[in-house]
Amino acid sequence: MQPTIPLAKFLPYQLSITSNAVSGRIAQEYRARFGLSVPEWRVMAVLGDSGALTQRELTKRTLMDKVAVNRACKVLEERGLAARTPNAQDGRSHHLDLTEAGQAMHGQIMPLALEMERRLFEGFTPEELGQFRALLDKVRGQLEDFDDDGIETDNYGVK
Amino acid sequence: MQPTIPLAKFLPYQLSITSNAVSGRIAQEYRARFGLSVPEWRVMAVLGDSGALTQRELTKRTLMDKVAVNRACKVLEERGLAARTPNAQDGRSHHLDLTEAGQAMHGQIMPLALEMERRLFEGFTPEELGQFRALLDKVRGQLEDFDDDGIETDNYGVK
DNA sequence: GAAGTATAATTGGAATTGAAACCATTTCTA
DNA sequence: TAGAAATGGTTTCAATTCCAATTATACTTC
Repeated sequence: MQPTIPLAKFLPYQLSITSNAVSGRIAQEYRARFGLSVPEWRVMAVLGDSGALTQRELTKRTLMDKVAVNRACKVLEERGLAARTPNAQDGRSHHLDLTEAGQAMHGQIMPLALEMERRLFEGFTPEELGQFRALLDKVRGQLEDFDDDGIETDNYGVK
Repeated sequence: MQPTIPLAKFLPYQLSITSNAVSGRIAQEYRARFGLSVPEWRVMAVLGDSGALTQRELTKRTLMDKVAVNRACKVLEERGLAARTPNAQDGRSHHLDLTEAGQAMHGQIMPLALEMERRLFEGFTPEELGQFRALLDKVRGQLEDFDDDGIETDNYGVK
């Protein structure tokens, strides 16, 4: 019988529940205050930061699914927070940018984001913060070269 | 105009994309090898670790929704990996436990889990690992007393 | 011990998500 | 430069997830 590790000690599990708890808490805040979903919020954050972008660029920068980006953009446009203008270089896409109202909301949103980040990590020393960032980066780095030189096991007849 | 932080620097965002990447990779592995979803895997891990439990106890230990637990249990039972026996103390619930087959699979699954954990963190020193655990715990700790003594902002007419 | 309240499990339906198909335009290549 | 392949965006459909209502049993209290 192998050493059977309790779920609570399994690091990917801890990572998952922590992330879910944080995301949930933040999502709740954005929804309550601005009626924005997380994808919508992310798009606004990026647009406010970089100016007009195509959806393609938005998917790249937010690491979200292109469908999610598309839907978020549609909602933002309907709410008058973002607007599309034709892309002269490529007729398939548009440039998306925040409207006046969108910029105004962005001006409210970012301080809230920073404030939440601050409160979330207020017990942390600057060193710990740096470590945390670095460790997250490192995990993502490991994932790159994680691929299927894998462990072979009986697959229990699953196709 | 406030200092508008790029999304990529926002720590909750980094946490989220890292966790999603890790979870996705692991989920893929369990599905491919055992045909198990993450909830199903978690239930098996806990049952294999602690022996028979009610769904109530499972929800507590996995931090999952009770519906998710219920459905995971149903699937495991249908596949003959877990079985329910009546709970003498409480007629509303059952005790769930792994069957022989379930234990056999558990014996395959846990080494895979540990191997993935190992590979995911193989670049890490023991100190870094300890830090990472501690930091995740600390974040969850902060979340407890995060509540609504909050920042007041215009809510843009959202109810 | 009957009535009301609480709790474990389950079910049904609504919202969210993601994969694949699809359309329009652009880029490549012969 | 015509035809083929690729790409940005959108839509559709199926799976998953999440919430609210339901059922059955247990607990409380009068």
